[in-house]
Amino acid sequence: MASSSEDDVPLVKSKANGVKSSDTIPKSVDQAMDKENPTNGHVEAGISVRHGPVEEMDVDEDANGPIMANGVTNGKRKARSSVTNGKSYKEASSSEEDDKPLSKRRKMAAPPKPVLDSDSELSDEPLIKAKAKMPPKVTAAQVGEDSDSDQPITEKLAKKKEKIEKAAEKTAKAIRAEEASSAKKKKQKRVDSDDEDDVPLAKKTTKKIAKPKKEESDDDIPLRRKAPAVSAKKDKTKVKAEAVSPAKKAKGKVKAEKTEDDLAAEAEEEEFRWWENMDKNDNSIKWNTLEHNGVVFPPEYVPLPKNVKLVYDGVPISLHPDAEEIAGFYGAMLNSEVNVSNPTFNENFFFDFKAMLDNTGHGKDKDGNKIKIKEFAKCDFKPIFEYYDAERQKKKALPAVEKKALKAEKDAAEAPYTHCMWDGRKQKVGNFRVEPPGLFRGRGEHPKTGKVKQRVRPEQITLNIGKDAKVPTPPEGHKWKEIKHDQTATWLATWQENINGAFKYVMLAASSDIKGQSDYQKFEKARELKKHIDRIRKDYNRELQSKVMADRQRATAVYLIDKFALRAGNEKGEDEADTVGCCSLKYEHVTLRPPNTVIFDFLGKDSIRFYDEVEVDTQVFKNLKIFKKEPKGPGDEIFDRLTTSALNKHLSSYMTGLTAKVFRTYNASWTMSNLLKDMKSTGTIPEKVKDYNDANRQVAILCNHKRTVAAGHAGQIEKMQEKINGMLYQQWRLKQMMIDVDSKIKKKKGADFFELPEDLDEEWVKKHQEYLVEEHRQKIRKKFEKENEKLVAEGQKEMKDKELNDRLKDADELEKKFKKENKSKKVAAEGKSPSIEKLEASIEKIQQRIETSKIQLEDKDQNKEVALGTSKINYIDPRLTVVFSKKFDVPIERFFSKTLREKFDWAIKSVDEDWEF
DNA sequence: GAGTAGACTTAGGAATATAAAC
DNA sequence: GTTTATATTCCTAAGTCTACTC
Repeated sequence: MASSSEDDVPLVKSKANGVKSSDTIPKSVDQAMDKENPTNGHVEAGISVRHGPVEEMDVDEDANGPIMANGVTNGKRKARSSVTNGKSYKEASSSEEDDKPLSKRRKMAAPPKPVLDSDSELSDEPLIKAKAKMPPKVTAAQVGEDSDSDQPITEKLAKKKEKIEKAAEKTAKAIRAEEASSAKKKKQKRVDSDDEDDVPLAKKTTKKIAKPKKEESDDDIPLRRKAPAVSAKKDKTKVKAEAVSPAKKAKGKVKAEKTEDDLAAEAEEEEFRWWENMDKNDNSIKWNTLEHNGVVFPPEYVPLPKNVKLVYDGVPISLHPDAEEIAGFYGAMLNSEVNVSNPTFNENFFFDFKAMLDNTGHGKDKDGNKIKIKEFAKCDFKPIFEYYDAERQKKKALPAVEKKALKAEKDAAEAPYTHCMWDGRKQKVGNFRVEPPGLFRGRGEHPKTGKVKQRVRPEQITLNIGKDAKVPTPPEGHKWKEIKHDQTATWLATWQENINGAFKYVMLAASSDIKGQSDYQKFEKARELKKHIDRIRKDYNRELQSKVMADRQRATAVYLIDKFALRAGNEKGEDEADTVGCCSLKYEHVTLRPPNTVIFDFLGKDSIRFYDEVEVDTQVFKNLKIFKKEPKGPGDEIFDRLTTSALNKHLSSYMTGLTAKVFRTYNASWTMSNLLKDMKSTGTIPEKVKDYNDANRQVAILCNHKRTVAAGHAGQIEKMQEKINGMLYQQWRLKQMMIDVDSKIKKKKGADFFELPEDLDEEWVKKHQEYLVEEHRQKIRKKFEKENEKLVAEGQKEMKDKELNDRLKDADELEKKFKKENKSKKVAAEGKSPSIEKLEASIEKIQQRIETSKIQLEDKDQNKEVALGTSKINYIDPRLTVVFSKKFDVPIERFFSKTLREKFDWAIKSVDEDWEF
């Protein structure tokens, strides 16, 4: 990265080709910042937006691709693997310069700006030296770093890999052999759930680290001590044998008269409880035997009926089926405002559509005359939309029986693909369907949104399957791209999509053992962080004052990640939406308001806005000021001397596997843990659920999990409020009736008790009464009609209108009653032999309903733009929820849906109410 | 050391199923 | 029974991070 020589040619490109900070921070700068008022990049005078160096960048325009709106080129930004179908997309072909080393790419004409005072004693210290001060690393990632060898790392790793693979295969064979010979014995042993039997085969034969059964006690052993990463890596032969022939465990216990489903469910029930014997380190071999049936392809394109056509310039056009299919993609989503009103979406779609038209000879009118489609604006997709919409409606309107039959048919066709056999255990596959072709719906301002996502053919799909398993037959006339037997991978199939070159994978469902294990490890890692967090915080607090710029930036970034749960913020490519995380924050995303308030305003993952005004440590405030210091301006990165790799490398020196992401899990779970711990949830189940959701919401807010407010939300809230008001009125009337029963009650209870509730006034009452009367009338009418229908159906005479009018008198009576009440300010007691006790009981009943409704309303409103699901599914240790459920006696079903209960089966079965995060 | 391919997790919104209200 | 609201599941884009390559 940085070197002292770079300082000689200042303002060389940093990781995002922006302005780069100097290596070190002299005292004078620190002191100056102490005196100065902190700068606000957006508004404060004196900070000009464009400085010399930034202007210099204009030079880059031809050489390094387009200059972004903020004046910064993105020449070096990361892009996903390139795709070789450059035909349709108008990508400015990435510059040849990209291949050149940074130093050669461009030279800044401007002389080095004296950003800092003449360098302090540290100024010339090469970064690499500064880095040497970092704590030693012991992660698996650094396996090849034995400095004592001259052998290239890659070579070493390749050899190691070869060795490991051989050993793994040998072990796998041994296991298979042993499995076969000892299957019977094992079955018997399983029944007795012998501890020893749960020990993975491989572990029995290799040197095993003694491990207590419960993971809680296990926690006390630091991961590193348990099995150093290096040896863990070397020891790939210690196959994950928890997974070895576990299905056998389920057998031998079944009771007689059970249905097949029961048996299957029970077999599933008796799964091996992998979480009781989890090797937290060994991630190398994921399976020994793997059988599956491949993937389900989407149906081939069915051309539109002859009468449904794209209309171009007022003329219905016949298209080649390939072009028509693309027109159909667009036509079918005309109701998707977000997309079809996005110019980029339309532009990209039309570019690809036209390319296909060029290939297929455009269209023909009814007389067979060729029509060239040139302008998007002249295309009318409405007939196509209407056709597809009608199809949708038709499908929706199908009788329930037919719907069911169709579903059953589909389920039957897909049945072979829904599960696989993973080390002999039946496991659910997640996304066994190949993604259908369509238009790419990139989020936010994705430059490729709207492009055509092509149909995936078997020739593009690589399968991963056991060596001994039967390879699924590809669709007729096709073949698979490749068959792999990669035991270190968990995917069953993979292909590369044509838009971004992203790899797509078919993997197991969240409820599978392998995903469960991974989830478990994730939360255990977060719990492990508890033991290191104090030291980490102490260190970064100290390093906030480091003279070495890189270190100070790193410390500041860790502070932000730890405190505000920011994402790491990898570099992004120019072909992606411009979103950021911590390390990629830019000048304009952070505003400083003295004395120590920081305003974050940026688009994060999925282009979701992150806006927060927070108070920070004064040193952090000062640092951010320094990192934003001239000549930096909009477009420049704040942490220009920091990359996520460097950050994670540093973090991993504290704890194996510690990365920025772990902080989010840790902080989310830790927050939830504390909230639940302090909670004295009493009352009804809905109240307890609300308490839980409140805590969940706080975590979701911490993680900035948002959703768009549903259309009609305001109306729904209003409706709920009206309902509550109605109940309040009803309650008030009952109170008035108490006075009617016992006039002394007013004195006894105090006048306040009988006041009209605050939210209601006379005007509202009148309107509500009108509503009630009208409602009553409607009810009478409906009942009358229904009864008449019944009479007709029974062959009897209909009742006459007179009967209806007689019945409607009841509503008139109600109207009169209300009027009288309004006039006399008195409410006569209703019902048979009314008493104070009876009325009080009714009031109390309504009170409870009011409370419940109020809770629901509050819950709904507070949740309107917060998505609770993401944190519940990914960040909050599910065991915390289980503890809450047990401690407060709320069924777990109230928190976890069926799929979540399957996903978190390990959590539900592994803790009691004393468990702590 | 930088760049990136590849594998995996995280994420919001659409589609669908279910429950509640009418 | 039908409509509407809510919950759940599905879908796949968009992140993170490791390991490999140059």
